[in-house]
Amino acid sequence: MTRPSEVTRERIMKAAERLFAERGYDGTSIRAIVAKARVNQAAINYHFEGKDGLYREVLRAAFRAMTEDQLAHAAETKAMSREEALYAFLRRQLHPLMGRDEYSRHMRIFNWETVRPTPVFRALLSEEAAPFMGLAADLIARFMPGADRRTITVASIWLMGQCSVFLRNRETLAQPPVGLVLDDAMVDWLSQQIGNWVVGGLGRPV
Amino acid sequence: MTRPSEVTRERIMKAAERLFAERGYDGTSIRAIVAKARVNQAAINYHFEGKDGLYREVLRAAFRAMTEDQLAHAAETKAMSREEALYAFLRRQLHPLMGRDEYSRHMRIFNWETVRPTPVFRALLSEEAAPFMGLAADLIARFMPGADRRTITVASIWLMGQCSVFLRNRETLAQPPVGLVLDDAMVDWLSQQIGNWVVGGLGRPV
DNA sequence: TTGGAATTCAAACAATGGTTTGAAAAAAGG
DNA sequence: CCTTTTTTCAAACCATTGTTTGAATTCCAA
Repeated sequence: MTRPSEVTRERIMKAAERLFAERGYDGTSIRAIVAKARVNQAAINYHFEGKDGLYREVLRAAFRAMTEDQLAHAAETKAMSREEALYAFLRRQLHPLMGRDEYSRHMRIFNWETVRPTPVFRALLSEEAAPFMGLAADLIARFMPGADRRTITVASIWLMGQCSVFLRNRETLAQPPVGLVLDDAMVDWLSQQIGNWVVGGLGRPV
Repeated sequence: MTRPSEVTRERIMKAAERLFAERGYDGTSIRAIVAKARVNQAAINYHFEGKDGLYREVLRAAFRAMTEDQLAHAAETKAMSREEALYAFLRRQLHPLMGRDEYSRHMRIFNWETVRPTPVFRALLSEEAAPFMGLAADLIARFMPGADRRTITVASIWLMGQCSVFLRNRETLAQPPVGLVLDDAMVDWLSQQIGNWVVGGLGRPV
Protein backbone atom coordinates (compact mmCIF):
# COMPACT_ATOMS: atom_id res chain seq x y z
CA MET A 1 0.00 0.00 0.00
CA THR A 2 3.03 2.22 0.37
CA ARG A 3 3.34 4.77 -2.38
CA PRO A 4 7.08 5.09 -3.17
CA SER A 5 7.60 1.39 -3.58
CA GLU A 6 4.78 1.28 -6.12
CA VAL A 7 6.54 3.96 -8.14
CA THR A 8 9.77 2.01 -8.59
CA ARG A 9 7.81 -1.14 -9.18
CA GLU A 10 5.99 0.56 -12.00
CA ARG A 11 9.19 2.07 -13.37
CA ILE A 12 10.75 -1.37 -13.51
CA MET A 13 7.72 -2.96 -15.16
CA LYS A 14 7.59 -0.27 -17.83
CA ALA A 15 11.28 -0.46 -18.68
CA ALA A 16 11.25 -4.25 -18.60
CA GLU A 17 8.26 -4.48 -20.92
CA ARG A 18 10.01 -2.36 -23.51
CA LEU A 19 13.28 -4.22 -23.31
CA PHE A 20 11.76 -7.69 -23.28
CA ALA A 21 9.69 -6.73 -26.32
CA GLU A 22 12.76 -5.42 -28.11
CA ARG A 23 15.38 -8.04 -27.26
CA GLY A 24 13.58 -10.95 -25.66
CA TYR A 25 14.22 -12.55 -22.29
CA ASP A 26 17.76 -13.76 -22.85
CA GLY A 27 18.80 -10.61 -24.65
CA THR A 28 17.74 -8.38 -21.79
CA SER A 29 20.01 -8.02 -18.77
CA ILE A 30 19.04 -6.93 -15.30
CA ARG A 31 21.52 -4.10 -15.60
CA ALA A 32 19.92 -2.83 -18.79
CA ILE A 33 16.53 -2.78 -17.12
CA VAL A 34 17.64 -0.92 -14.02
CA ALA A 35 19.57 1.57 -16.14
CA LYS A 36 16.49 2.34 -18.20
CA ALA A 37 14.23 2.42 -15.15
CA ARG A 38 16.74 4.51 -13.16
CA VAL A 39 16.53 2.28 -10.11
CA ASN A 40 19.00 0.29 -8.09
CA GLN A 41 20.02 -3.11 -9.31
CA ALA A 42 18.81 -4.94 -6.23
CA ALA A 43 15.33 -3.46 -6.63
CA ILE A 44 14.33 -6.16 -9.09
CA ASN A 45 15.14 -8.91 -6.65
CA TYR A 46 13.46 -7.03 -3.86
CA HIS A 47 10.21 -6.40 -5.74
CA PHE A 48 9.97 -9.38 -8.04
CA GLU A 49 12.19 -12.01 -6.50
CA GLY A 50 14.47 -12.20 -9.49
CA LYS A 51 14.45 -11.83 -13.25
CA ASP A 52 12.08 -14.76 -13.70
CA GLY A 53 9.52 -13.22 -11.40
CA LEU A 54 9.72 -9.90 -13.21
CA TYR A 55 9.26 -11.58 -16.56
CA ARG A 56 6.30 -13.54 -15.29
CA GLU A 57 4.70 -10.30 -14.09
CA VAL A 58 5.33 -8.52 -17.39
CA LEU A 59 3.94 -11.45 -19.33
CA ARG A 60 0.86 -11.60 -17.14
CA ALA A 61 0.17 -7.90 -17.54
CA ALA A 62 0.65 -8.06 -21.30
CA PHE A 63 -1.61 -11.05 -21.63
CA ARG A 64 -4.32 -9.48 -19.52
CA ALA A 65 -4.24 -6.23 -21.48
CA MET A 66 -4.33 -8.14 -24.73
CA THR A 67 -7.34 -10.29 -23.94
CA GLU A 68 -9.15 -7.37 -22.34
CA ASP A 69 -8.74 -5.36 -25.51
CA GLN A 70 -10.06 -8.15 -27.68
CA LEU A 71 -12.90 -9.08 -25.37
CA ALA A 72 -13.92 -5.43 -25.10
CA HIS A 73 -14.61 -5.45 -28.83
CA ALA A 74 -16.37 -8.79 -28.72
CA ALA A 75 -19.79 -7.30 -28.02
CA GLU A 76 -19.77 -4.79 -30.86
CA THR A 77 -18.41 -7.44 -33.19
CA LYS A 78 -21.44 -9.60 -32.58
CA ALA A 79 -23.71 -6.84 -33.87
CA MET A 80 -21.89 -6.56 -37.20
CA SER A 81 -22.32 -8.61 -40.31
CA ARG A 82 -19.87 -11.47 -40.56
CA GLU A 83 -17.86 -9.68 -43.23
CA GLU A 84 -17.64 -6.47 -41.22
CA ALA A 85 -16.67 -8.45 -38.14
CA LEU A 86 -13.93 -10.18 -40.10
CA TYR A 87 -12.47 -6.92 -41.40
CA ALA A 88 -12.55 -5.45 -37.91
CA PHE A 89 -10.77 -8.51 -36.57
CA LEU A 90 -8.08 -8.33 -39.25
CA ARG A 91 -7.59 -4.62 -38.77
CA ARG A 92 -7.10 -5.05 -35.07
CA GLN A 93 -4.58 -7.78 -35.79
CA LEU A 94 -2.64 -5.69 -38.29
CA HIS A 95 -2.66 -2.57 -36.18
CA PRO A 96 0.74 -3.19 -34.56
CA LEU A 97 2.31 -2.81 -37.99
CA MET A 98 2.44 0.88 -37.34
CA GLY A 99 3.61 2.67 -34.26
CA ARG A 100 5.26 1.42 -31.13
CA ASP A 101 2.37 1.58 -28.74
CA GLU A 102 1.58 -0.74 -25.88
CA TYR A 103 -0.41 -3.16 -27.99
CA SER A 104 2.46 -3.58 -30.43
CA ARG A 105 4.89 -4.28 -27.63
CA HIS A 106 2.69 -7.00 -26.24
CA MET A 107 2.52 -8.66 -29.61
CA ARG A 108 6.28 -8.55 -29.81
CA ILE A 109 6.71 -10.18 -26.42
CA PHE A 110 4.43 -13.01 -27.49
CA ASN A 111 6.41 -13.37 -30.69
CA TRP A 112 9.49 -14.22 -28.69
CA GLU A 113 7.53 -16.94 -26.99
CA THR A 114 6.47 -18.69 -30.16
CA VAL A 115 9.82 -20.19 -31.02
CA ARG A 116 10.46 -21.77 -27.65
CA PRO A 117 7.75 -21.09 -25.10
CA THR A 118 8.82 -20.58 -21.51
CA PRO A 119 6.98 -22.57 -18.84
CA VAL A 120 5.51 -19.30 -17.58
CA PHE A 121 3.94 -18.62 -20.95
CA ARG A 122 2.71 -22.18 -21.30
CA ALA A 123 0.86 -21.98 -18.02
CA LEU A 124 -0.62 -18.59 -18.88
CA LEU A 125 -1.81 -19.89 -22.21
CA SER A 126 -3.50 -23.00 -20.93
CA GLU A 127 -5.25 -20.93 -18.28
CA GLU A 128 -6.45 -17.93 -20.23
CA ALA A 129 -6.25 -18.62 -23.93
CA ALA A 130 -9.62 -20.30 -24.19
CA PRO A 131 -11.83 -17.19 -24.35
CA PHE A 132 -9.43 -15.65 -26.84
CA MET A 133 -9.57 -18.65 -29.14
CA GLY A 134 -13.31 -18.61 -28.70
CA LEU A 135 -13.57 -15.24 -30.38
CA ALA A 136 -11.89 -16.43 -33.53
CA ALA A 137 -13.86 -19.67 -33.46
CA ASP A 138 -17.16 -17.80 -33.21
CA LEU A 139 -16.20 -15.65 -36.15
CA ILE A 140 -15.19 -18.65 -38.22
CA ALA A 141 -18.35 -20.52 -37.34
CA ARG A 142 -20.40 -17.76 -38.97
CA PHE A 143 -18.63 -18.48 -42.25
CA MET A 144 -18.65 -22.25 -41.93
CA PRO A 145 -21.98 -23.32 -40.50
CA GLY A 146 -22.14 -27.03 -39.91
CA ALA A 147 -18.40 -27.63 -39.99
CA ASP A 148 -16.96 -30.10 -37.50
CA ARG A 149 -14.99 -29.05 -34.47
CA ARG A 150 -11.58 -29.89 -35.86
CA THR A 151 -12.16 -27.86 -38.99
CA ILE A 152 -13.37 -24.90 -36.95
CA THR A 153 -10.32 -25.10 -34.70
CA VAL A 154 -7.85 -25.32 -37.55
CA ALA A 155 -9.59 -22.56 -39.46
CA SER A 156 -9.42 -20.33 -36.39
CA ILE A 157 -5.70 -20.84 -36.05
CA TRP A 158 -5.35 -20.29 -39.75
CA LEU A 159 -7.28 -17.03 -39.51
CA MET A 160 -5.15 -15.74 -36.66
CA GLY A 161 -2.10 -16.58 -38.70
CA GLN A 162 -3.22 -14.62 -41.74
CA CYS A 163 -1.63 -11.46 -40.47
CA SER A 164 1.19 -12.88 -38.40
CA VAL A 165 3.54 -13.23 -41.33
CA PHE A 166 3.28 -9.51 -41.93
CA LEU A 167 3.55 -8.71 -38.25
CA ARG A 168 6.49 -10.89 -37.55
CA ASN A 169 8.54 -10.07 -40.58
CA ARG A 170 7.68 -6.41 -40.54
CA GLU A 171 11.24 -5.23 -40.35
CA THR A 172 12.52 -7.72 -42.88
CA LEU A 173 9.76 -6.98 -45.38
CA ALA A 174 10.42 -3.26 -45.16
CA GLN A 175 13.87 -3.79 -46.66
CA PRO A 176 14.99 -4.98 -50.09
CA PRO A 177 14.21 -7.02 -52.02
CA VAL A 178 10.59 -6.67 -50.92
CA GLY A 179 10.55 -3.10 -49.69
CA LEU A 180 7.04 -3.03 -48.27
CA VAL A 181 6.13 0.45 -47.01
CA LEU A 182 3.72 0.11 -44.12
CA ASP A 183 1.87 3.36 -43.61
CA ASP A 184 -1.71 3.86 -42.54
CA ALA A 185 -3.15 3.54 -46.02
CA MET A 186 -1.21 0.37 -46.65
CA VAL A 187 -2.54 -1.29 -43.53
CA ASP A 188 -6.06 -0.38 -44.59
CA TRP A 189 -5.54 -1.80 -48.03
CA LEU A 190 -3.88 -4.87 -46.57
CA SER A 191 -6.69 -5.77 -44.19
CA GLN A 192 -9.16 -5.24 -47.00
CA GLN A 193 -7.17 -7.49 -49.30
CA ILE A 194 -6.62 -10.27 -46.79
CA GLY A 195 -10.25 -9.99 -45.78
CA ASN A 196 -11.31 -10.57 -49.35
CA TRP A 197 -9.10 -13.60 -49.69
CA VAL A 198 -10.34 -15.08 -46.43
CA VAL A 199 -13.98 -14.45 -47.28
CA GLY A 200 -13.49 -16.03 -50.66
CA GLY A 201 -11.65 -18.99 -49.21
CA LEU A 202 -14.09 -19.78 -46.46
CA GLY A 203 -17.01 -19.00 -48.72
CA ARG A 204 -16.60 -22.13 -50.71
CA PRO A 205 -15.53 -24.89 -48.36
CA VAL A 206 -15.10 -28.03 -50.38
CA MET B 1 42.56 -29.85 -47.96
CA THR B 2 43.82 -31.66 -44.87
CA ARG B 3 41.61 -34.54 -43.90
CA PRO B 4 41.51 -34.60 -40.06
CA SER B 5 40.72 -30.92 -39.72
CA GLU B 6 37.75 -31.34 -42.03
CA VAL B 7 36.39 -34.01 -39.75
CA THR B 8 36.27 -31.86 -36.63
CA ARG B 9 34.98 -28.95 -38.68
CA GLU B 10 32.11 -31.08 -39.84
CA ARG B 11 31.48 -32.43 -36.35
CA ILE B 12 31.19 -28.90 -35.04
CA MET B 13 28.90 -27.77 -37.84
CA LYS B 14 26.58 -30.69 -37.33
CA ALA B 15 26.32 -30.27 -33.57
CA ALA B 16 25.96 -26.52 -33.88
CA GLU B 17 23.17 -26.78 -36.42
CA ARG B 18 21.15 -29.00 -34.11
CA LEU B 19 21.68 -26.85 -31.05
CA PHE B 20 21.07 -23.53 -32.80
CA ALA B 21 17.86 -24.94 -34.24
CA GLU B 22 16.74 -26.17 -30.85
CA ARG B 23 17.71 -23.28 -28.58
CA GLY B 24 18.64 -20.36 -30.79
CA TYR B 25 21.88 -18.42 -30.86
CA ASP B 26 21.79 -16.97 -27.36
CA GLY B 27 20.54 -20.19 -25.83
CA THR B 28 23.43 -22.19 -27.24
CA SER B 29 26.80 -22.06 -25.52
CA ILE B 30 30.17 -22.87 -26.96
CA ARG B 31 30.62 -25.45 -24.26
CA ALA B 32 27.38 -27.19 -25.20
CA ILE B 33 28.46 -27.37 -28.82
CA VAL B 34 31.90 -28.81 -28.14
CA ALA B 35 30.43 -31.31 -25.71
CA LYS B 36 27.98 -32.56 -28.34
CA ALA B 37 30.61 -32.53 -31.07
CA ARG B 38 33.22 -34.21 -28.82
CA VAL B 39 35.92 -31.70 -29.72
CA ASN B 40 38.07 -29.32 -27.78
CA GLN B 41 36.67 -25.96 -26.81
CA ALA B 42 39.30 -23.97 -28.62
CA ALA B 43 38.47 -25.75 -31.87
CA ILE B 44 35.60 -23.40 -32.59
CA ASN B 45 37.81 -20.38 -32.42
CA TYR B 46 40.47 -22.11 -34.43
CA HIS B 47 38.17 -23.21 -37.25
CA PHE B 48 35.54 -20.48 -37.28
CA GLU B 49 37.10 -17.53 -35.53
CA GLY B 50 34.52 -17.48 -32.79
CA LYS B 51 30.89 -18.20 -32.15
CA ASP B 52 29.72 -15.54 -34.57
CA GLY B 53 31.71 -17.04 -37.40
CA LEU B 54 30.36 -20.51 -36.68
CA TYR B 55 26.81 -19.23 -36.65
CA ARG B 56 27.35 -17.41 -39.92
CA GLU B 57 28.62 -20.62 -41.49
CA VAL B 58 25.69 -22.67 -40.19
CA LEU B 59 23.25 -20.07 -41.44
CA ARG B 60 24.87 -19.99 -44.85
CA ALA B 61 24.78 -23.74 -45.21
CA ALA B 62 21.16 -23.92 -44.09
CA PHE B 63 20.13 -21.19 -46.49
CA ARG B 64 21.94 -22.77 -49.38
CA ALA B 65 20.38 -26.18 -48.74
CA MET B 66 16.98 -24.61 -48.44
CA THR B 67 17.01 -22.71 -51.70
CA GLU B 68 18.56 -25.66 -53.50
CA ASP B 69 15.76 -27.86 -52.30
CA GLN B 70 13.12 -25.40 -53.36
CA LEU B 71 14.66 -24.67 -56.74
CA ALA B 72 15.03 -28.38 -57.39
CA HIS B 73 11.28 -28.73 -57.18
CA ALA B 74 10.65 -25.61 -59.25
CA ALA B 75 10.91 -27.42 -62.54
CA GLU B 76 8.44 -30.18 -61.77
CA THR B 77 6.08 -27.60 -60.26
CA LYS B 78 5.89 -25.78 -63.58
CA ALA B 79 4.57 -28.90 -65.27
CA MET B 80 1.64 -29.27 -62.85
CA SER B 81 -1.71 -27.58 -62.90
CA ARG B 82 -1.85 -24.50 -60.74
CA GLU B 83 -3.91 -26.30 -58.11
CA GLU B 84 -1.55 -29.24 -57.96
CA ALA B 85 1.41 -26.89 -57.78
CA LEU B 86 -0.21 -25.05 -54.91
CA TYR B 87 -0.84 -28.23 -52.92
CA ALA B 88 2.73 -29.34 -53.50
CA PHE B 89 3.99 -25.97 -52.31
CA LEU B 90 1.89 -26.11 -49.16
CA ARG B 91 2.89 -29.67 -48.43
CA ARG B 92 6.55 -28.82 -48.67
CA GLN B 93 5.97 -25.91 -46.31
CA LEU B 94 4.12 -28.01 -43.77
CA HIS B 95 6.52 -30.90 -43.92
CA PRO B 96 8.67 -29.74 -40.98
CA LEU B 97 5.66 -30.24 -38.73
CA MET B 98 6.70 -33.84 -38.46
CA GLY B 99 10.10 -35.34 -38.02
CA ARG B 100 13.42 -33.85 -37.11
CA ASP B 101 15.19 -34.02 -40.42
CA GLU B 102 17.58 -31.52 -41.90
CA TYR B 103 14.90 -29.52 -43.65
CA SER B 104 12.95 -29.08 -40.42
CA ARG B 105 16.04 -27.94 -38.58
CA HIS B 106 16.74 -25.29 -41.18
CA MET B 107 13.22 -23.96 -40.90
CA ARG B 108 13.66 -23.79 -37.14
CA ILE B 109 16.85 -21.80 -37.42
CA PHE B 110 15.12 -19.31 -39.67
CA ASN B 111 12.27 -19.08 -37.19
CA TRP B 112 14.67 -17.79 -34.59
CA GLU B 113 15.76 -15.13 -37.04
CA THR B 114 12.31 -13.74 -37.65
CA VAL B 115 11.96 -12.23 -34.21
CA ARG B 116 15.16 -10.24 -34.38
CA PRO B 117 17.17 -10.80 -37.54
CA THR B 118 20.92 -10.82 -37.17
CA PRO B 119 22.91 -8.74 -39.64
CA VAL B 120 24.25 -11.95 -41.14
CA PHE B 121 20.76 -13.16 -41.91
CA ARG B 122 19.73 -9.79 -43.27
CA ALA B 123 22.58 -9.79 -45.73
CA LEU B 124 21.90 -13.37 -46.74
CA LEU B 125 18.27 -12.57 -47.32
CA SER B 126 18.80 -9.52 -49.47
CA GLU B 127 21.33 -11.44 -51.55
CA GLU B 128 19.58 -14.73 -52.09
CA ALA B 129 15.91 -14.39 -51.22
CA ALA B 130 14.88 -13.09 -54.63
CA PRO B 131 14.69 -16.45 -56.45
CA PHE B 132 12.89 -17.91 -53.46
CA MET B 133 10.26 -15.18 -53.48
CA GLY B 134 10.04 -15.58 -57.21
CA LEU B 135 8.73 -19.13 -56.86
CA ALA B 136 5.81 -18.04 -54.74
CA ALA B 137 5.17 -15.06 -56.98
CA ASP B 138 5.05 -17.26 -60.08
CA LEU B 139 2.59 -19.54 -58.39
CA ILE B 140 0.40 -16.65 -57.30
CA ALA B 141 0.49 -15.08 -60.74
CA ARG B 142 -1.14 -18.20 -62.16
CA PHE B 143 -4.11 -17.58 -59.90
CA MET B 144 -4.24 -13.83 -60.34
CA PRO B 145 -3.58 -13.01 -63.97
CA GLY B 146 -3.45 -9.30 -64.58
CA ALA B 147 -2.92 -8.29 -60.97
CA ASP B 148 -0.52 -5.44 -60.27
CA ARG B 149 2.93 -5.96 -58.82
CA ARG B 150 2.08 -4.88 -55.31
CA THR B 151 -0.85 -7.25 -55.09
CA ILE B 152 1.27 -10.13 -56.37
CA THR B 153 3.99 -9.36 -53.84
CA VAL B 154 1.62 -9.13 -50.92
CA ALA B 155 -0.24 -12.24 -51.99
CA SER B 156 3.05 -14.14 -52.20
CA ILE B 157 3.99 -13.17 -48.67
CA TRP B 158 0.50 -14.03 -47.56
CA LEU B 159 0.77 -17.45 -49.18
CA MET B 160 4.08 -18.21 -47.51
CA GLY B 161 2.53 -17.21 -44.23
CA GLN B 162 -0.40 -19.59 -44.56
CA CYS B 163 1.51 -22.39 -42.96
CA SER B 164 3.88 -20.47 -40.74
CA VAL B 165 1.40 -20.13 -37.93
CA PHE B 166 1.23 -23.90 -37.70
CA LEU B 167 4.95 -24.30 -38.05
CA ARG B 168 5.93 -21.73 -35.53
CA ASN B 169 3.42 -22.57 -32.86
CA ARG B 170 3.77 -26.28 -33.33
CA GLU B 171 4.70 -26.99 -29.73
CA THR B 172 2.09 -24.69 -28.29
CA LEU B 173 -0.70 -26.00 -30.49
CA ALA B 174 0.08 -29.57 -29.55
CA GLN B 175 -0.86 -28.86 -25.96
CA PRO B 176 -4.16 -27.88 -24.31
CA PRO B 177 -6.41 -26.11 -24.86
CA VAL B 178 -5.93 -26.75 -28.59
CA GLY B 179 -4.34 -30.18 -28.50
CA LEU B 180 -3.56 -30.51 -32.19
CA VAL B 181 -2.07 -33.92 -33.00
CA LEU B 182 0.30 -33.57 -35.92
CA ASP B 183 0.79 -36.92 -37.53
CA ASP B 184 1.22 -37.75 -41.19
CA ALA B 185 -2.50 -37.92 -41.93
CA MET B 186 -3.11 -34.61 -40.24
CA VAL B 187 -0.47 -32.84 -42.31
CA ASP B 188 -2.05 -34.25 -45.43
CA TRP B 189 -5.48 -33.10 -44.39
CA LEU B 190 -4.09 -29.73 -43.34
CA SER B 191 -2.40 -28.94 -46.63
CA GLN B 192 -5.53 -30.02 -48.45
CA GLN B 193 -7.68 -27.79 -46.29
CA ILE B 194 -5.44 -24.74 -46.50
CA GLY B 195 -5.09 -25.35 -50.20
CA ASN B 196 -8.83 -25.22 -50.62
CA TRP B 197 -9.10 -22.00 -48.69
CA VAL B 198 -6.33 -20.37 -50.66
CA VAL B 199 -7.73 -21.49 -53.99
CA GLY B 200 -11.13 -20.19 -53.00
CA GLY B 201 -9.73 -16.91 -51.75
CA LEU B 202 -7.59 -16.14 -54.76
CA GLY B 203 -10.25 -17.40 -57.08
CA ARG B 204 -12.46 -14.43 -56.59
CA PRO B 205 -10.26 -11.36 -56.28
CA VAL B 206 -12.53 -8.37 -55.73
C1' DT C 1 9.40 12.98 17.78
C1' DT C 2 10.58 8.39 17.78
C1' DG C 3 11.08 3.49 16.84
C1' DG C 4 10.35 -0.16 13.81
C1' DA C 5 9.39 -1.57 9.25
C1' DA C 6 9.97 -0.89 4.46
C1' DT C 7 12.89 0.49 0.85
C1' DT C 8 17.16 1.93 -1.43
C1' DC C 9 21.86 1.55 -2.29
C1' DA C 10 26.93 0.33 -3.50
C1' DA C 11 29.57 -3.39 -3.36
C1' DA C 12 30.72 -7.96 -3.64
C1' DC C 13 29.68 -12.85 -4.90
C1' DA C 14 29.34 -16.97 -7.62
C1' DA C 15 28.39 -18.88 -11.98
C1' DT C 16 28.60 -18.86 -16.80
C1' DG C 17 29.80 -16.90 -21.08
C1' DG C 18 33.31 -16.41 -25.16
C1' DT C 19 38.04 -16.00 -25.99
C1' DT C 20 43.13 -16.56 -25.51
C1' DT C 21 47.33 -18.94 -24.48
C1' DG C 22 51.31 -21.78 -24.93
C1' DA C 23 52.70 -26.20 -25.02
C1' DA C 24 51.90 -30.97 -26.77
C1' DA C 25 50.56 -33.96 -30.43
C1' DA C 26 49.76 -35.11 -35.17
C1' DA C 27 50.39 -34.57 -40.06
C1' DA C 28 52.82 -33.20 -44.14
C1' DG C 29 56.70 -32.40 -46.99
C1' DG C 30 61.33 -32.83 -48.25
C1' DC D 1 64.24 -39.15 -40.43
C1' DC D 2 63.95 -34.56 -39.47
C1' DT D 3 61.81 -30.08 -39.97
C1' DT D 4 57.94 -27.36 -40.57
C1' DT D 5 53.24 -26.65 -40.44
C1' DT D 6 48.83 -27.77 -38.90
C1' DT D 7 45.83 -29.23 -35.43
C1' DT D 8 44.53 -30.47 -30.66
C1' DC D 9 44.38 -29.80 -25.85
C1' DA D 10 43.90 -28.26 -20.76
C1' DA D 11 44.03 -24.39 -18.42
C1' DA D 12 43.51 -19.81 -17.53
C1' DC D 13 41.64 -15.20 -18.67
C1' DC D 14 38.36 -11.65 -18.71
C1' DA D 15 33.83 -9.80 -19.27
C1' DT D 16 29.09 -10.29 -18.18
C1' DT D 17 25.35 -12.37 -15.90
C1' DG D 18 21.80 -12.92 -11.94
C1' DT D 19 21.86 -12.78 -7.11
C1' DT D 20 23.08 -11.68 -2.30
C1' DT D 21 24.61 -8.78 1.43
C1' DG D 22 24.53 -5.56 5.09
C1' DA D 23 24.48 -0.95 5.97
C1' DA D 24 22.18 3.49 5.02
C1' DT D 25 18.12 5.83 4.15
C1' DT D 26 13.29 6.78 3.88
C1' DC D 27 8.70 6.11 5.32
C1' DC D 28 4.89 5.88 8.44
C1' DA D 29 2.30 5.01 12.43
C1' DA D 30 2.23 5.60 17.36
